[in-house]
Amino acid sequence: MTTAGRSAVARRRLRRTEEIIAAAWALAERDGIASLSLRDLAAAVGMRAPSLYEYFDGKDAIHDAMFAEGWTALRRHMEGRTAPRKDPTAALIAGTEAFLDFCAASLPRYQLMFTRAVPGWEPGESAYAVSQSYYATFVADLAAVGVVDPADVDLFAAIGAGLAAQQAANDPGGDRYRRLVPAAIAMFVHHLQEGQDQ
Amino acid sequence: MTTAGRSAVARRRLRRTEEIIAAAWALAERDGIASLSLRDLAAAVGMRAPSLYEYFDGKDAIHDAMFAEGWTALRRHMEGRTAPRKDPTAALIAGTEAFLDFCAASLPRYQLMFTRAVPGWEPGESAYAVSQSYYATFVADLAAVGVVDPADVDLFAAIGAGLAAQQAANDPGGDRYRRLVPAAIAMFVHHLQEGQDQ
DNA sequence: GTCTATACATCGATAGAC
DNA sequence: GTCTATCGATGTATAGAC
Repeated sequence: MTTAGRSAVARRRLRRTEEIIAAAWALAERDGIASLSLRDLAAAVGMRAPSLYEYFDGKDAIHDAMFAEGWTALRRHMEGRTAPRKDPTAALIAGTEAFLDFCAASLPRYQLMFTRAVPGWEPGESAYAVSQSYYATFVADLAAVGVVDPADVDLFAAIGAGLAAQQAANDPGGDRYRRLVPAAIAMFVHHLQEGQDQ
Repeated sequence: MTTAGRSAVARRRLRRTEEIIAAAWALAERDGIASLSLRDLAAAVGMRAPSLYEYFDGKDAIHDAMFAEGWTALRRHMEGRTAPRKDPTAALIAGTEAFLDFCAASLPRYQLMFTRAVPGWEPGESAYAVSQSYYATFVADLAAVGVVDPADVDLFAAIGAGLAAQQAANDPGGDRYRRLVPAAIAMFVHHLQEGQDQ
């Protein structure tokens, strides 16, 4: 670092950077995550396209920042909603419904985080690390309610991913799949108990 | 129709059209479904880009044709694999494994059919009708093994979609989620039986 | 440090010659 | 039916003013 993190210049730069990402989300909501244009994005914050390169190395870096911000937002959204309750079933239902709500809250954010909707882009190493950090939390939360078998973790993740994908694809804005969560979790918990019997 | 369906001109035109779609799949396998270029596609069949407009109204129409062909291929792939067997569980396992194999056989085809990986494109009316026609078959096959509650149909579809999505995203080419199919189906069938008891 | 101006390659699509 | 020429838009990158 050539400048102190709290200098006026650095603060202004950080504020500009956050402003650019916020404008990028707004444009993604309007035009779709894959239609993000650097010219439009620059115009939205009162600049011309090349000036964005002062803040980001290019479009990929902007997608990386949005991706990392999405996973940070998911962690914040899930905090306090996955704590063990009276029974594991209640905790898993609450967590899964919270996850589906997060996915439904922003289609472009869901597409950026969970699908490969941006052609030619994959999250960079540091952005990917943010998602992996959340996955470690996810695994720990499951272990706290007794889900420790890796196969069960994968199955649970697949159920959540499937409900989110179907909700986004077949009933955006509705609750056709979200309302299946209690039955799906009851089904999953029963499967866990069957395994314990053996 | 200004020409008879079996005229030499019409046959040649149909052959060319099929040749273009086949080349489009080959390019999609190589470059990704979202990176399909009309110039490259035209070159692959010995033409220049504008000539493609003699056979398709544009890039969207080419994606429509690929989408419809994908659903037709899925129907053909599933035929004979979803017939009722000794027990519903065996039929559902066979059908789900066949579905996952179909999805894994071609990543660009999976992305075109089930995700929104092509920016700015949605299947047109007639292409969408092909997918809806398959969905009717899917519902009928489930009814044949005793799955008639729409909520159960949606839950089963979500399980299959989730396994396919996780397999494509986290373990392409492997079987990390495909090998969960027997446990997932046993879990689902047990859920069906629980419902009958009530 | 920050920005404007500009050049470059590639994309989907269209007009019009033949 | 196929082509050349071309358009407008895009992402990337560099030069240079201030």
